Amino acid sequence: MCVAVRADLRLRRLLVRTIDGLPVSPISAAAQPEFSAPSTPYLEKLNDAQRAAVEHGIGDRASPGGPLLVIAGAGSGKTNTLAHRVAHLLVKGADPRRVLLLTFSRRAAQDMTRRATRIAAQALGTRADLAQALTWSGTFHGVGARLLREYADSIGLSPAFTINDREDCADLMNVVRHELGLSAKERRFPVKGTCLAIYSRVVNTGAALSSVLEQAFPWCREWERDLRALFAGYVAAKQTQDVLDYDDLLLYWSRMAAEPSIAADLGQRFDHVLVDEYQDTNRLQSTILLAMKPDGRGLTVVGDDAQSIYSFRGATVRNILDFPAHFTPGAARVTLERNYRSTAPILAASNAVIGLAAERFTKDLWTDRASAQRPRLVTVAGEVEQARYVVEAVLEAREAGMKLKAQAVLFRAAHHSAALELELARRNIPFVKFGGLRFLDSIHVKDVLAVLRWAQNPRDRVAGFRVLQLMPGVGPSTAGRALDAVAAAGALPAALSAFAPPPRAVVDWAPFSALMDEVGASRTPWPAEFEQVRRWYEPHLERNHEDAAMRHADILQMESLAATFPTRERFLTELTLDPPDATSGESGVPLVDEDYLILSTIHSAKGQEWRNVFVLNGVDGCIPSDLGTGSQDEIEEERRLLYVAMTRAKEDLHIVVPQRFYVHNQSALGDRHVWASRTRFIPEALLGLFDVHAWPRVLDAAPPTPAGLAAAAKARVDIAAQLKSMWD
DNA sequence: TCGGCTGTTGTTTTT
DNA sequence: CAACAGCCGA
Repeated sequence: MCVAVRADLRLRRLLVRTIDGLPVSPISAAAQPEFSAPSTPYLEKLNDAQRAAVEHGIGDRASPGGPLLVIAGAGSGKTNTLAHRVAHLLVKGADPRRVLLLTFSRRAAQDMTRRATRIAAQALGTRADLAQALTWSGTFHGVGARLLREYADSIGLSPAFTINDREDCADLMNVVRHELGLSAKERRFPVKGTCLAIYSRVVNTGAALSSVLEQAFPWCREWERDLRALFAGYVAAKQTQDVLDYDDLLLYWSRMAAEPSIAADLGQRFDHVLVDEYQDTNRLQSTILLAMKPDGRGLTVVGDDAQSIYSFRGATVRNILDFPAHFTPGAARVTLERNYRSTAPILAASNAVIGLAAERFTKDLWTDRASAQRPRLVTVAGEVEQARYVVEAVLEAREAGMKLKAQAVLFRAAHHSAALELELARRNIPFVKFGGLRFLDSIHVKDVLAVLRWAQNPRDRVAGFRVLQLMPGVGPSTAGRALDAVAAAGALPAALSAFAPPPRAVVDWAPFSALMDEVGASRTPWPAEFEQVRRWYEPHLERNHEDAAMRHADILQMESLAATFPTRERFLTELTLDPPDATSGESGVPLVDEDYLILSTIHSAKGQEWRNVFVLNGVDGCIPSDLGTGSQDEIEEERRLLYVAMTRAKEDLHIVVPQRFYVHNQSALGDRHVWASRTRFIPEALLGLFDVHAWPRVLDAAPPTPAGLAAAAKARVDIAAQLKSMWD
C-alpha cells in the first residue's frame, strides 16, 4: 500500500509543475528560516508548513505583510492553522477589532474565534476577553449586512431594510412574473425557483445572461428576453420595498467598496482580512476583497482547489488559482500537504479518486497513520438493503465503543436518506440531519416570521401578502388592495384599521389590525412581542393544519430562540442569514448531551470529520448526479464531491453501491427502478484500493457446500441450454 | 372574489 | 411528490 502511495505521489509532483502558471515553489521552512522569539510556545506544535503559514509577514509588530495564499489539503489542520495565525496576530499586537475573518458559516466563525482567542489568551497570560473584541467574524453575507446597515445612509439604502430568504425572493419573483403576464404563455415559463436561480447566477458570476442560460440553463434559452424584463422588474420591486436578497448583500458591498469616497474608509477599517474556504467564493466575492485590499497587504486566503464544490452558486476555482497573480509582487504561497485526519488506506483511495481528475491539482496528501483496514466498497441489492447495511454497521461500531456522534452518513441529495431515515426511526436510533429542508422552509415558521417582518418593514409586500391571506375570506385580490392602501397611507396600523375587509373576513380583521398596531409600534418589548404574534397565529394554525400540534412545538422552539436575540431586527437578520440548519427525526433537535447519528448532504459536511463515514448511493446517476453530467466541468465537480465525502473519514469508510435504485418523478414515465452501476469515479483500476464485497455476505447466510456449488453450476448450464432451445 | 379540485410538469447541492 | 395553471361552484 505504502509503495503505491509513494509512487503516486512522485508522479503527481511532476504533474504539478504545469499548473496554470502558478509559482511552483511553496514556501517551506527551509526557505523561510526566521523563527520567532520564545514567547510563542504554541508555534512549537505546528509542522513546518503550518508554521510558515502562521508566521508569514508577521514581524515583531503586527503591521500587515504581503498577501498570502494557503493551499490546505483535506485534514491538513487548516482550521487550526488559521486560528493560530489569528492568535499570532493578536499576540504580536494586532487590534482584534480591526481583524476581519470571513468563513463559510457562523459556526465556523465561532469555532475559529474560540480557538484563536484561547491560544492568544494563553500566550499573553491575559484575562482580557479577546473573543468579544474579535467581533468582525462571520460569513460574507453576514458581514455584508452589518456593513450595509452602517453605511446605508451614504448609499441611499434604508437602514431598516429587511433581508428576504430564498423562498421569499422566489415569491417576489412570482409576483413580478404574473404582473408581466409571463405565467400565461403558450409554453410554460420557468418556475419561480428557476428564475431566481438564473438571476442569482448572473449576479454572482458577473457573466452575461445569455451565456449563463447557454451554460447552466439550456432549456430556458428561449426565454432570454422575458427573463431580462422579469429581472428588471424584480430589482425595481426590491428597491421600492426596502428589501435585499442574499446576492444584494454582496452586490451592494462590492459597489460600495468600488466607490472611492467610501472605499478608503472601508479598506482602512481592517488591518487584516482572513478568508477561509476560498475555493468556494465567487467572482463577486473576490471583487470585494480586491476592492477592500487592492495591494493585498494584510490579506490571507485559505482553501483547497480539490474541494471546490459550489460552482452552482457561482463559485469559481479560478479565484484561488489566480490569487497570487493579482498582486505585484505576487502573493506568497504555502501548501499544507500532511494529512492528520485519515488512515493511509483511506487517503490512498481518496488520492486515487481525485488523481483521475482532468485538471491536475496542486498537491498530494500524505500521512503516517497506518491501518490494515482498507475503505469498503459494499454492494447491496437496493435502497432498503442499503439502509439496513448502514444501520447494522453503525450499531456494530457502537457496540465496539464508537459513539453515534462519531459516525456520519453522507449523500448527494437530501432525499437520498429517506429510506435510511425510516429504518432509523423503526429501530429507535436518534439522528440529526444536516442539509435539505430547513426549519425556515416550513409553512408555519414562515407565517410567523412574515408577521414580524411585515411589522419591521411595512413596505415588504411579500410578507404582507402572506400574512393577510392567513385570514379566511382574504385572498390574493383583497390582500393586494390592502397592501396598496398601506403603501398609500405610509403607516401600517392606521391603514389597516381604516381598511374595509370583505364580509367573510370582518370577524378576524379587528384582532389582526390590533396586533399589527401593537407590534408595529413596538409597544411590547422584544421577546414578549413574539409571544403576542404566536397567540394570534395559534387559531389559524389549528384551522389550516392537521398536524398543528407538531408545528406548534416548532413555534415554541422558535420562541425560545427569539429570546436569545436582543432585538427583533437582529433576530430576523441572523435567522435569515444563518438559519438553524439541522432537522431531526422525531420532535425537535435532540438534547446536546444525547448521542445521535449524523446524516448530512456532502455539501453540508464540508470542513467536518468523523471516525466512521458512510457514503450512500455510490452509483452513476447519483455521484455523478445524472442531472449534472452535461459538461466536463460538471462531472469534475461531482468527482470532487466524492473526494470531499471520502476525506471526511478518519478510521473507516464505507461506500455503498445499491445495484438497483428508485428514481422519483424524474421523467414522463413517473417513478421507476433503475439498474445502477458503480460510480465512474471508482473504475476497475482503483478497486485494489478498496475492500470490495457484497452484503449480506453469502457466507453469513448459509455456507455453501461443495455439492451445492456443483449443483448450482450445473443449473446455470441447464438453463442456458433451455433458453437456447426456445428458439430452435 | 375565494377556495377547492384536476391535470400537468418539473432538474440537486446553499449563503 | 410538489408546485402550478386553469376551471368551476359558492
